[in-house]
Amino acid sequence: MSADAEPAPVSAKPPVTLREVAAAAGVSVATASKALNGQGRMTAETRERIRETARLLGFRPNSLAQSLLRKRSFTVGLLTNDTYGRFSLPLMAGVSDALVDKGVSVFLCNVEDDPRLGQLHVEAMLDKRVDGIVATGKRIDRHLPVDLSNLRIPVVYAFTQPDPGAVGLVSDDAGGARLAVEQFLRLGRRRIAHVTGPESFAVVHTRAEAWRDVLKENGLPTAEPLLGAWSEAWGHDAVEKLFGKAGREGWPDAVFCGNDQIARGVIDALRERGIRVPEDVGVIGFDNWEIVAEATRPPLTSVDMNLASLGREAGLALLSLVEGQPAAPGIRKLPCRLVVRQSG
Amino acid sequence: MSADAEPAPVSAKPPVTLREVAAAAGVSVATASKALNGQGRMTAETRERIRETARLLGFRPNSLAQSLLRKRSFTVGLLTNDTYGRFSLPLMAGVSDALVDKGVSVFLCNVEDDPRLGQLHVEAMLDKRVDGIVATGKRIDRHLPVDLSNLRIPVVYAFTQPDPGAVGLVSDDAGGARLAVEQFLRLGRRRIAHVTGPESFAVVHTRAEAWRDVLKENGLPTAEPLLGAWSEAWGHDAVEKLFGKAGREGWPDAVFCGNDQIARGVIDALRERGIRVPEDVGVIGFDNWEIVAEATRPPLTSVDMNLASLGREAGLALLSLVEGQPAAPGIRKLPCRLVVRQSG
DNA sequence: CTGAAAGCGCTTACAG
DNA sequence: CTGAAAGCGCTTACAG
Repeated sequence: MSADAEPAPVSAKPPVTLREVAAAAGVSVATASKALNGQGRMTAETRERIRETARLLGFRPNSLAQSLLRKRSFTVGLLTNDTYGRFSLPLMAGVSDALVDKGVSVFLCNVEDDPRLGQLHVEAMLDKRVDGIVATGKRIDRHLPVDLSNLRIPVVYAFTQPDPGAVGLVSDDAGGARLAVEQFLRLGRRRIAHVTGPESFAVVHTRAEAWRDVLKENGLPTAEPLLGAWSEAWGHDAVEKLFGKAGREGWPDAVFCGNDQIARGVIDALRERGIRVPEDVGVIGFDNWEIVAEATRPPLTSVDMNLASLGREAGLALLSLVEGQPAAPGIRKLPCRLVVRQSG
Repeated sequence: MSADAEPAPVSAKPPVTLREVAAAAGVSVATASKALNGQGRMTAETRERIRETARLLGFRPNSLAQSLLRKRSFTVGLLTNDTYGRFSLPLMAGVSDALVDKGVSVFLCNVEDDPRLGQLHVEAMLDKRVDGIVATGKRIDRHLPVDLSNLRIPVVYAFTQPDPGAVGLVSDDAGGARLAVEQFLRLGRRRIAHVTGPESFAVVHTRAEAWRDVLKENGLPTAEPLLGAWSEAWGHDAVEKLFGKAGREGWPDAVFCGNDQIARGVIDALRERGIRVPEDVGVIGFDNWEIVAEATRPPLTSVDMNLASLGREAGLALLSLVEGQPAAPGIRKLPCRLVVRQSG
């Protein structure tokens, strides 16, 4: 054991450098570098001795210096405008989880809907020489308030509107809607209504179309979807519309809802009318927002967009772009899954 | 305009270096550096010419190179184990927002409750030479699954259990509870019950104690708080206990709930019993989880822990530690605020 | 098998 | 007023 060896990294001391390791092992920095990186040729003993010395000294290479040489920082930027929403959380966790094992760290960039913030963050990322950027949002039909189309680094879009020619990942909303409607059919439901969000959302149309397609394919009568707000209150109002006037025979026997909040409102309103879920009417939501789905009485069956997987895929897609693998541009749709609880 | 000047940063081209700026401006790199940093002495024209050249070339200094010299990376790590929860979101946004304007970027580190992940992320942060770390969690009486007590960089704890001798920021839960109870008193309520979470949470005791203190201070009768789960279902059960047996005179005229989900359950259960909120009974929640509070019928009055401010303060506290300002160790409590809606 | 040299992109004393 | 030199901590041809 060399006299230079420190017991353990002590607070406030600067980190151990390669130079110190080399000195302690009695070799040059070049040799030390090669020993630790498994490069070059040297006796097994030399290599082992250097490694042991490094271990003893608690040496960890300065990533900043490595990045400067390697032209890669092993960092990526994660842009989002959904810092108070619930969609970005699993998405961000997915991105981070996919990358941490590859030694890649993720910068969190909250851009809200503010172009100034967007600009600020993008410049910070570029200055810090991130290897790439994942752009994330709270809806797939809106752009972030930044232009990422002419950066010199790869960009992957996840759950937000991609630039033309870019790589984008979104959930397969049509597929998710099919899962819900087909579950109803399997349960013998035949008059399946659809209560969903505002017209201005692309997913409202995608899901409604899939709902109608499945009904048609099965020779069932279709109707207009009921559009409104993404809220419990709209769920209540929709029940009034659907179950208010007609005789019992005219009622739907199932309601496919555009999100879990609407579904929650629908279920509460049905209960207040003495209509039983799922005995009289089945209800399925969208988003699988667990804390809501599980508190609903009865617990809510819901379509899950697999956002954590989406994030993970986005992270991996970015990584392969960074590593120079060509990726087919365009939007890739990832499957949803149905989480069956008790409401439908 | 020099012949070397490029129109705009084009994709795939490597970034412009200081060397290129210097060449284009006909000076040495040293002079160029000083011109851009406002250092050294030179004619105003020289400085201006260099700056103009840099602007034209779209020069942005390589932050990695700067960090290597300055011994500061202008990055910090943000550890959290609450990636699927709702507490960390405003907290993280607050940290990020406070720092982006100072040129400091934030690494997102999702450690779940997994020591391996914790270790992995802390090592990545250290390797990347972050200037400091903010540790964040989902409850203030639990440690993250990592030991941050002997790092050579400053650490600030926000909404998670700090190490002894460290700087920690938490919400003032006792103060928050007082706000709720005092609001009830102001409204003339006198029999104020408390329905809250499980015994294992420190905040359950803190809030219950404050609730009881305010009652005592006002000469009102106190009782035992009702402990249960942090769920709507427990809210329902608690209403059964409070309003089930006794005659109307024995009923509380107000219920202070430990979180918004419990409050939601309480309000729903009261409605189902035909007890009016707020006419017959006032209800106040905790957390001000807007999407729940606003959907409750009537909309829920709730205590807000100001988590975004907490995050902001944590970011700023870390920054001053990084800059060498001494900070008093110990736990700093930040005030809550009451958001009055209609339930109490 | 090992080391001296050059260099990543920048900054900062120090000369002139 | 401006530039040459040294250096941050590392890696990678290139000699020997």
